[in-house]
Amino acid sequence: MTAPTKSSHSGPSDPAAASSGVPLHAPVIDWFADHARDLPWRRPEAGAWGVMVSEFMLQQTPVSRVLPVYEQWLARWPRPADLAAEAPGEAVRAWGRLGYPRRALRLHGAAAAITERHGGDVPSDHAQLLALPGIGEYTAAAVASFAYGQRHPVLDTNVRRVFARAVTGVQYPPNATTAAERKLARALLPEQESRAARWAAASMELGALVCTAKNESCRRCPIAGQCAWRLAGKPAHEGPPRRGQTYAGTDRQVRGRLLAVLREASGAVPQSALDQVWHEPVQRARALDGLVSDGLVEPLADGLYRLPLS
DNA sequence: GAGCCGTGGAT
DNA sequence: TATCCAAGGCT
Repeated sequence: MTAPTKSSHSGPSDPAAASSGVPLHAPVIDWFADHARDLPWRRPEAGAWGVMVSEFMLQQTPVSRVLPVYEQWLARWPRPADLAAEAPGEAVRAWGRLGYPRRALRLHGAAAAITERHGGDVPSDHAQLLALPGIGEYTAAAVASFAYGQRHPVLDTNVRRVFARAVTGVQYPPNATTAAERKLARALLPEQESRAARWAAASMELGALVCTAKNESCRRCPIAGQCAWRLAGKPAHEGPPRRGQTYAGTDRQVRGRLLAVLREASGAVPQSALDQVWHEPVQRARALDGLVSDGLVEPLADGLYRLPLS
């Protein structure tokens, strides 16, 4: 620590300074300097495209499962235009078992839009990022921050949990992001751009490695001493139960099985092959229809199906 | 805004 | 074994 700056930007009405006069970002950024994981999309050579690909893949999917697919993806499609030149079905196939395969379709669509509208370069403008398919509030801020060093509130599930505990004093954040959370995130953002970008990555990493959903490790937390939830005795979550998603027997499971068959086939697949994956014909047909309407499957003549060529 | 959309590891 | 949950987005 060489900067004894007094953070004169924290006024009395600043929620960031409401519970404690000490800003959170300094200890968290220092902690990050020592404990950040060496992830491929954090290396300089990843570039904005690497960052963007990783963000798509990491939407609801753990780092450990993303790593191998990310490497293959970047080796095969090192630039957006390389992916855009392929059939969307190839993106779906290369997505493998990461889950939520519509993300592969959207990433392909985003690569096409980047190639057409932005000369093949991932845009650095937040609004232009937000306009791309598959990029919402979180991902736009993440790409702008991680790839271009810009100052944006980056509110993912990790950061929301860290804020809920450290500042608000509750175990878990609400199910959906609220205006209050956005306001808080903006208030906590360091003024300096490079510092804000560092804070975004650091607060996210803290939630991923230390302030985890279960079995949090306050012993290793750089802000444990100022954590409102911990200081309150770590009260258990109140309110509606956090939505638990069932899976067995759902359309999602059927869709997954159907798409797995198509992914592993080299070309078109007959209806009869798809009929093997699920016994109940109504649900099976509904799932297949859903895949087709989502653009993940292309129906051909004679009851054949394949991954989309266009 | 609630519901939907995959998959597999950890507990 | 059943449940939880992992860097969300879209309708």
